[in-house]
Formats: sequence, structure tokens, C-alpha cells
Amino acid sequence: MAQEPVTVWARPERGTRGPAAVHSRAELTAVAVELADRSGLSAVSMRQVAKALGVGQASLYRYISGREDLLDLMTDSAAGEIDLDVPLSGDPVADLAALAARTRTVHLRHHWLSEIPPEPLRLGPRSLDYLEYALRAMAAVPLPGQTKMEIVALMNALISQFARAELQVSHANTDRQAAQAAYLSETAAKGDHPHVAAAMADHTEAGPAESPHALFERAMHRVLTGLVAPSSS
Amino acid sequence: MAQEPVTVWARPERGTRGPAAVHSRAELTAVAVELADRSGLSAVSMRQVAKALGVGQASLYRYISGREDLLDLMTDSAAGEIDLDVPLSGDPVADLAALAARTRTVHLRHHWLSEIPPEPLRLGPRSLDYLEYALRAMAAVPLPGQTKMEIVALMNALISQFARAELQVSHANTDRQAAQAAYLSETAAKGDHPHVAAAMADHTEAGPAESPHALFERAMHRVLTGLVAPSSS
DNA sequence: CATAACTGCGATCACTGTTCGCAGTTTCTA
DNA sequence: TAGAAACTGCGAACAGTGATCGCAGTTATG
Repeated sequence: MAQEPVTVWARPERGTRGPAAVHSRAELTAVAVELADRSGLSAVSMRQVAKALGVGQASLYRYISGREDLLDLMTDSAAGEIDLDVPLSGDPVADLAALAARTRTVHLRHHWLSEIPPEPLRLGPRSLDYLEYALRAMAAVPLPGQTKMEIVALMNALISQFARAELQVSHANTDRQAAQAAYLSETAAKGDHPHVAAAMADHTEAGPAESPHALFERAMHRVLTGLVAPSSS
Repeated sequence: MAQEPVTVWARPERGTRGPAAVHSRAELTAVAVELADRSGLSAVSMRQVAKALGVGQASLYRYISGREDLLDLMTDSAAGEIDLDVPLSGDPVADLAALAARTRTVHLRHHWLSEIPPEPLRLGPRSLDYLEYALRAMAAVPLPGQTKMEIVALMNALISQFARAELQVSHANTDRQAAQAAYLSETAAKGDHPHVAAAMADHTEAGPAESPHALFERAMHRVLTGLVAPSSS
């Protein structure tokens, strides 16, 4: 009935019969990534990708089965940029924290990673290598495999969150954010929400702001320590 | 030039001049939430909301300025379902963990919360009360306000992630997920990725699975301990 | 050589969020 | 009290989206 393999990774890129395809999935992915790097994820539409590639829009469906596939490819391509040849020290927390730090740089290089709608299980070959590496780092940890996988998922969610927060301040804010911030400070100044007001005052004066990288490493180290530490119950 | 208040919360619901509006933002919100509860966030389109409300589509723009406003209203409405009258014990970690547990139930009640695209700063009045409560729980913690706010953001990201994972297993999987899972186990069985294979084997046998609630509480407690604990550096 | 499988793609469909202009209603002001 | 101003509801339309269908042309297989 329907086409059998519903995921890109299980579908062969080419048959053997017809004329050679002019482009490839890799090419498609590269174009999509460049488009997203420059103009955000919303710029990655079938039409724009087709235009940037110089083909008709409907032709894209010869390479992928839909936009979801494109996101899969992009995500996995980004995962491929994470260096997995770094040897493990044996300290699970330190190794995971270092991996997280490398993942963070990829997130900063590709803003759109934090915009990708988090499907459960968006795992391509490179992402799988990534998962394998992370699990290997936890090999000596006496936790069930299920829990370890959840730890990796949580770690990635945190990395995404950090990247979002970091890009938010650096990037030029839309007027929507400005309005939101204005509403926040305005409401906080009204007298209710004293703790919010205090926290925001802290934020504005503060001292020399800690470098985002250092902040990330500290927080991630703490969280991982909490997660990986042997359970006391 | 443009309309001044860019956020819903700063825009008055009604002027004083014209005929009385037939509906209200609250009504709009309720309809949208019910729609999302039943059919997911994608069912919340201007047309469907208008139809469910019995008005023309263009009329919605008299109450809100766009779909984003609708998401803001829905999110804040959900935040309003979190009980903030629970007295604080004085133990920051325990209080935050309890708050997180209550937030989790709201996420489970409203699947779509995990689907909402995470804008930076989507804070309405109820969300602000929530933030105030969380900061109050950390009043005695010797950390800069900025860091405390980040902790709250991280906590919420984790709650969202947990809810997603939990709903993923319970909910009827789409064939896309099934295909992804098939690809995963197939590739893992190939011999590379031994740690992934082992973890998945753990997953399938395992013993009596721990209740999701207990798992959540344990992990959250650990993470919060790691985050709130006095810095050693 | 015929058949089956493939490629590229113009045209089109159903859907999305949003805007415009108009008729009708209410309230404020001069 | 008349008129202007501000508001409501909304039909129609616009630009954009992802996806499908069918056709002409090309290539390899049996």
C-alpha cells in the first residue's frame, strides 16, 4: 500500500533504473543548512530550497518524502559536526560535560538547531554515533540503560535551552521581545512580585558578567553530577 | 505608526466606544485550549478557533493581534492551573521539586504545552506569579538573581522534556515514530554501537518499570540539588 | 527491443496567517 | 441633538505553505 520505509535513513537514495539524479541528499542538506544559517529555520521551505538549488519544487520529493525528512537530515548533519574522536578520561561527569560543551558550540554555529521542533526520536547515523559515545562515557555508571538514555536526552534539552538563552541576548531582539521585556519590568515595578523585581535589579547591575561559556560549564557540571551520581534510595 | 503595545498583556481588551463585543479573550482562550487538548496544537488555527466559536475568522483579530497572542494566552492559562498556594517549607530544593511536580501534572493534562515553540520570554500574569513563587522558594539561596532565573528556566525545560518522554510512550505512536524505532533497533543490532544495543536491551527486559512520577521526582531532586547547591568554585 | 523504473516538473489542491474595506452599532463631544 | 469618532463583525482576497498528480523524457533490465 504505502511506501514502506517511513524514515529517510531506511530509504535508499537511488534506484538503479532511471537517469542519474542531478543532485543528492547531501547537496539538499547543505543548501538547507546554509539557508537556515542565514535566515533561520522558517526560511527552509520547499520552495526556497528548490529555488536555491535551481530545480522545480516538486523535484525535491524525488530525494526526500517531505519537509520532516529535511529536518532529519539537517539535524544529523549538525550532529556530524561534533567531534567524537576525543578520548574518554574515565570520569563520566567530566566526559559528558566536555561533550556537552562541544555540542554547545555547534548550537551556537547553527541557531536553527534550537528552533527545530523536538520530535521524539530524531536519530540519524551521526546522532547514533553521538548517543553511542555518550553511553560509552557512562559505561561504568551503575544505572539502567533506560535511565542513561534519558540522561542524554535531558542533557541535550539543557544544551538547547542554554543555547537559546545565549543567542537571545546576543542576537538583535525583535520588537516582540522588547515589548515582552517592557511588560515584565513594568509589572514587576508595580509592587507585587518583589522577588522578580529584585532578581531583575541583580541582573541589570550585577558585576562583570560571567562568560557564557564558563556559566554553561559550571551549570552543566552540577546537573550531570546530580544525574549521574549513584542513587541513594 | 504601528499599534503601540506589541504584547497581549499590555493591550486593553476593550475600548469604550463601539458596540459590546460578543466574546472575550477568556472565551477565546478556553476554546483554543479545548481544541488543543482534543486534537493537538496544530488544530489551533484561526479558522478552526473561529468555527468552534461561531464567528467569522477575521473577527478573531478584534480580540487578539495574531496567533502568537493566542499561544501566549493559552500558555498563561495553563500556568494558572498550577497551585501556588502551597506554603513553602524553607528547603529550596524540596520546594522547587514540589512545584515542578505540580507543573508536571499540568503538562500531562495539556499535551500541547510541550509542543508550543519555546519563545524567549512568554510571560503573562499567571506565569509571572509562578516565577515569583519559584524565586521566593530560593530567597535564602546565595546566588545572583540572574542565575536563579536561569535555574527556573532550566527547570521548566526539564519538565517539558520529561513530559514529552512520558507522553511519548503512553500515547499511540505515529508510524513515523515506529519507523524511527525500527531503524534504531535495526542499526543497533548491526554490531557497531554496542552500548546503544545494551541500553536498549536493558530497556526491554528491565524489571518492573519504576513509576514515571517517582522517576521524575528523583531526577528533578538530583538536578535541583546540583543547581541550587552553593558553588564550590 | 519492450518493459519497468526512474527523473524532473508544471499545475493544482487544501491549508495556513493576515489584511482590507465596508456596513452597522455604540458612545463621546461640540 | 447632530455629528464625529471609535468600535464590532466579517466576506473577500492575498501571499505563503506542504504535498500530490500526471505527463514527457531517460535509463537500465530482462
